[in-house]
Amino acid sequence: MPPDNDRLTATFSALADPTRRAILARLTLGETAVGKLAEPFDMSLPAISKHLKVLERAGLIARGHDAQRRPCRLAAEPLHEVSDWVATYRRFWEQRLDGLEAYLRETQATPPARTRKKRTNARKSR
Amino acid sequence: MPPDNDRLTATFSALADPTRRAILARLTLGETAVGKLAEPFDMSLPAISKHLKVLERAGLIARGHDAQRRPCRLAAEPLHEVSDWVATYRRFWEQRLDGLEAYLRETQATPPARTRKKRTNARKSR
DNA sequence: TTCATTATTAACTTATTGGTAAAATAAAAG
DNA sequence: CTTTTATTTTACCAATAAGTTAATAATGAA
Repeated sequence: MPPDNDRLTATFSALADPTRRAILARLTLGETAVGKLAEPFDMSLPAISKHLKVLERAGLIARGHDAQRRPCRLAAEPLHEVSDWVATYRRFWEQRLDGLEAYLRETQATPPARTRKKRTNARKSR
Repeated sequence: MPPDNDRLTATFSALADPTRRAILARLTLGETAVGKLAEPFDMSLPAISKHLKVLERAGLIARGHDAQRRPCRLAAEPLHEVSDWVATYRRFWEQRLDGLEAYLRETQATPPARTRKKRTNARKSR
């Protein structure tokens, strides 16, 4: 059972938003309070608070307590899982398309239709 | 300009679904027609068709033509970008929590409150 | 031409997401 | 106690996502 499907889903979902990725990037500079995290964004505090909740539920951040502040810090373990998952595809992007297969792929992303027939119906415009 | 924000967003969104990840996994075995791809899933053809469109728009698959079949194949380049993105966080999960900082983190996920004050209000249960 | 196969599009439903403004809560400070 | 600061919760809305069934399209075969 690799990483756990639901965990991966939660992680990818959390990462599928530029605001949340920017928050993670910011947290690489160190623990940061919500207000500070919010500053760079043209967005209300509650919106940021929601994003933080998503990140927290994905295990990508953890939060502390400091008076009325709730400092966030990066929790990178789920990214480790992403790294492992994506690594299983490495050979598919490293594979420097070479040989006949590469030739075929490059010259005919769509093969020129083996035995292409007449095409009786004109295609409707879309 | 790292990878491109929108591209990363599209990629992570596409990956944030277990059906789509399973489709990608299947495609590591080779080019496959839509019907074949659909078989393992308890889901209608149109649903799979939609998933494929999401993957295609994210650049994670490419499609050919073979008679009435539309064979799909893996296109891993966006995963390369994911790999690069996630690699920038590697030190945060490799950082084998050691020394005082690690001690603090492990024994007190929440620091015992520097100058913790009385705590006048009992916290409501949730 | 007609039929069978393969896949997509259309129309619709329901759930989730991302945002808002306003109210509530928590803790510190006056 | 009252006020200020920091953050979350609630209630709401619009847009998107994921699924369905029914209809349409494209191709090959009879």
